[in-house]
Amino acid sequence: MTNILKLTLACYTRLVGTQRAPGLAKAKRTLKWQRDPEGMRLRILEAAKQEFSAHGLAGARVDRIAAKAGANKRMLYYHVGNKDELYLAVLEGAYDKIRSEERGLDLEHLDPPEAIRRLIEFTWNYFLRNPEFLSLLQTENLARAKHLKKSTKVKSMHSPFVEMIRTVVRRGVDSGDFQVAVDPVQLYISIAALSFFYLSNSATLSVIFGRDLLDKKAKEERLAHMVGLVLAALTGQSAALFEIAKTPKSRAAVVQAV
Amino acid sequence: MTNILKLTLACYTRLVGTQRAPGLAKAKRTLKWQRDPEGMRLRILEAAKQEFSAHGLAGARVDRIAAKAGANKRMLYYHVGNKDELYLAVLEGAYDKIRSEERGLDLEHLDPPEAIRRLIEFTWNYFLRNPEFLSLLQTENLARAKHLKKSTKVKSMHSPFVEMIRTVVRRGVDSGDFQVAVDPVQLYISIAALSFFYLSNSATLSVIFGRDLLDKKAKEERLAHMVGLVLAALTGQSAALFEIAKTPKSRAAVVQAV
DNA sequence: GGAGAAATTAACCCGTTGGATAAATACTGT
DNA sequence: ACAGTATTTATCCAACGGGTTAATTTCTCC
Repeated sequence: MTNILKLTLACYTRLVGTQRAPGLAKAKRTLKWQRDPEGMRLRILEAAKQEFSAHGLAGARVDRIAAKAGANKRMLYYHVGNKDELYLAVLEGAYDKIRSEERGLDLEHLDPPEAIRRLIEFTWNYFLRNPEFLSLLQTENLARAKHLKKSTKVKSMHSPFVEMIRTVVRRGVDSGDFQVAVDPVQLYISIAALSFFYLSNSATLSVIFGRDLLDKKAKEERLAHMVGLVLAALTGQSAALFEIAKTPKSRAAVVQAV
Repeated sequence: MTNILKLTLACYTRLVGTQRAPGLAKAKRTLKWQRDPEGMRLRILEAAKQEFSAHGLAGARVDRIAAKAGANKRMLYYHVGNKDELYLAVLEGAYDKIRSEERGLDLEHLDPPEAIRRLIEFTWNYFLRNPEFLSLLQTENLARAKHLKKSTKVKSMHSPFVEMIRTVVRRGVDSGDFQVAVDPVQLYISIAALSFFYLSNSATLSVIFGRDLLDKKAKEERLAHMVGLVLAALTGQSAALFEIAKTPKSRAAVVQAV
């Protein structure tokens, strides 16, 4: 079929040095390939991430991963393992990455409402920048977390956000900024939910609503809405808080005449 | 492999009348099978719904669908079509069902806060009662709504909720119950998001948090949290509204000391 | 009661796919 | 320079899986 053709075209072409040690008088013969175990492993995992997020676990094709990685299929098994192990490695990498970025977020020195805003913005932007993460989570949940349960590594990678939220909420209640001491786990899930669902389901929602939920304006409106909703709930200053949406444009969209 | 065995075991056994027209003097020979085109079609679609929601599009197996339906594989193609057409039929059926139930929800005669609460409770309970719907949406979104885009049927099935919300919000602002005239599409998406994400991602979240998010208590807390969050945002009565959570138990959980 | 259509069964086809085996090539230390 | 090991390529294959073909059985209408 045309499959072989596609694979060849999509194939990452590894450039191999044509001459080795060009300084030598006797020109060495052309190398057919080079060793690069670390690079190979990284390229395999990156290709696998793309493949699994684009097609899910069952839909992913081992041959395509190999082709995208510019490798021979045998290399996947040599460097990582079989399809399932490859998938789990990708999943663990994805969690590792987000946890690491989460830890970089410093909310301590911000006043509570601003801290919550930052939290929402980070979540939103991270999901926007890493759509494969959303897909991988969806895939894993369709599998009822069968693979994740086997990963002691992921189980030990706790998100720092729950504790961050707990602290911020406590501070907010103390300072009088917040009216209610919400459960940090619930709030964490809700903040994730507002962004996650919008983005992960944007394809079907766009069809249903007959408009593109991912264009610039729509995304601005969404972010403003989410920030307004959560902060209004916490502070009780609904009208005022929906107003502080960053841009006049998005503010107008959120606080529109109904 | 053991596959054949599994299929046989899982197979829906269609009971066939052993005797036809038992009143006749001459006992007719035993029927090997009976005709039942409508029933067959329904059983096929039901089996397909289970299979697609359990395994996704690529992971679904045509043979398993046939076995579950108590049918021959050939029947799928005879009554519905190939795998893709089968999948689309299931998807359309799922949308048809939720739209129909949505239309049954009457919010006109309720005061605005109560109407919003009902809306959230309906969404939450519908997702709880129809987990396959969540899975199907996830699957379709992983496919970037490729199939849904081809369905004129679904495109024309608008949810009545957006207009319901628009009316309710308008009434709420007029009556002074609500402080802010939120975009009904955004609110619709947010309400769906809060339930959808929690349930569709409960598997991975349960692993991450190390506890079962689907047990009775957790579900009560979640519902109370969602209602509190949305109503607090709309009314600005944060503390008061988080308090009106139905049960004392769940209320205590939501408005807990941090 | 029987002919023709509708519904169902049974068996087969063939490209795909995950995985395995074996051979070749590139490095590394001595 | 060369032996030994690590890395990569080149083939192969048995099972699977969607889809098809052809034969069988039931039902309906005259």
